[in-house]
Amino acid sequence: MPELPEVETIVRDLRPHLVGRTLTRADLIRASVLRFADPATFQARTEGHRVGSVRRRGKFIHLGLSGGEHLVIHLGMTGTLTLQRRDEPRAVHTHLVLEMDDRRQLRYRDPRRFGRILLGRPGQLERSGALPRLGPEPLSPNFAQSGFAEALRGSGRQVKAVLLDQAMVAGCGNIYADEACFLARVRPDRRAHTLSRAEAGRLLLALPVVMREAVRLRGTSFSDFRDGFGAKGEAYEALFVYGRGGLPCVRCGGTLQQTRLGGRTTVYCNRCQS
DNA sequence: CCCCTATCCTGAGGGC
DNA sequence: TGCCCTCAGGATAGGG
Repeated sequence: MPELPEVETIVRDLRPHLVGRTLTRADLIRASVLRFADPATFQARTEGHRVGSVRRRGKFIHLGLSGGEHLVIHLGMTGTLTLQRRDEPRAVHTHLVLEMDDRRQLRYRDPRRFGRILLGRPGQLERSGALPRLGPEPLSPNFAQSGFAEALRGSGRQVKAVLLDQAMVAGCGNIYADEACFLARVRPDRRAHTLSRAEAGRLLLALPVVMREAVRLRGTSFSDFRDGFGAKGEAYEALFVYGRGGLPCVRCGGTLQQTRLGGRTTVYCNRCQS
């Protein structure tokens, strides 16, 4: 499941290969992945346009096109966006192929189709609700001053629910929510308003730490995630808790607890996390 | 406001 | 070898 570090890895991979290139062909194989636009309009507004920027906001990938519109991609659970040669065989569940003027192709594949593609001007996409309101970016240098810790302490919800709320903090998903809670030594089922200033401060610091480390390792690939070139990331082996329910805690050696919180698998150490 | 559940969807893995 | 079941969970919608 691509979260912030995985999407960031893809964006960094693709950026040098895409910026400055012109899209010569847009082949929308499965039109249903496109939201708020029809295929003909999509083709007309992408073909012949130049890619000016490749950026990430939360878990969204923005390709800034000449003319001012953004091609916005959310990878959902199983989405991949990879650069491939034109002659490479096309994998099943490939929904969009963008061919560039160097004859290479950017291919969007998503077996479970939880992902989506949008096209429009950024302001208009936000106003229409096509793009949700997103909270501060954990990788931003201003994150510590974003007010996240105060907003966290003002919520009556469980800490994990707050971390997964994209309007509270952008880009956090199930894996890094658990990792941040472990690093901050906070139980994910704590009510956020019961957190001390110190605990909220530790979570504020933990989010960028776990995410920067995952970016350094090029993302977590326990199942579907692939980088911009189709390769796996190395972060799964470095995770503290996610996927390790029943195994020993790396800090105290106690058995990690696995439960369900808000419908999500949640792993924590009941000795280290209070 | 918040919680819970269902929905979308495919593939992997377990039990028999 | 095949069939059925469960599970994985990002986002969203609807009910309580």
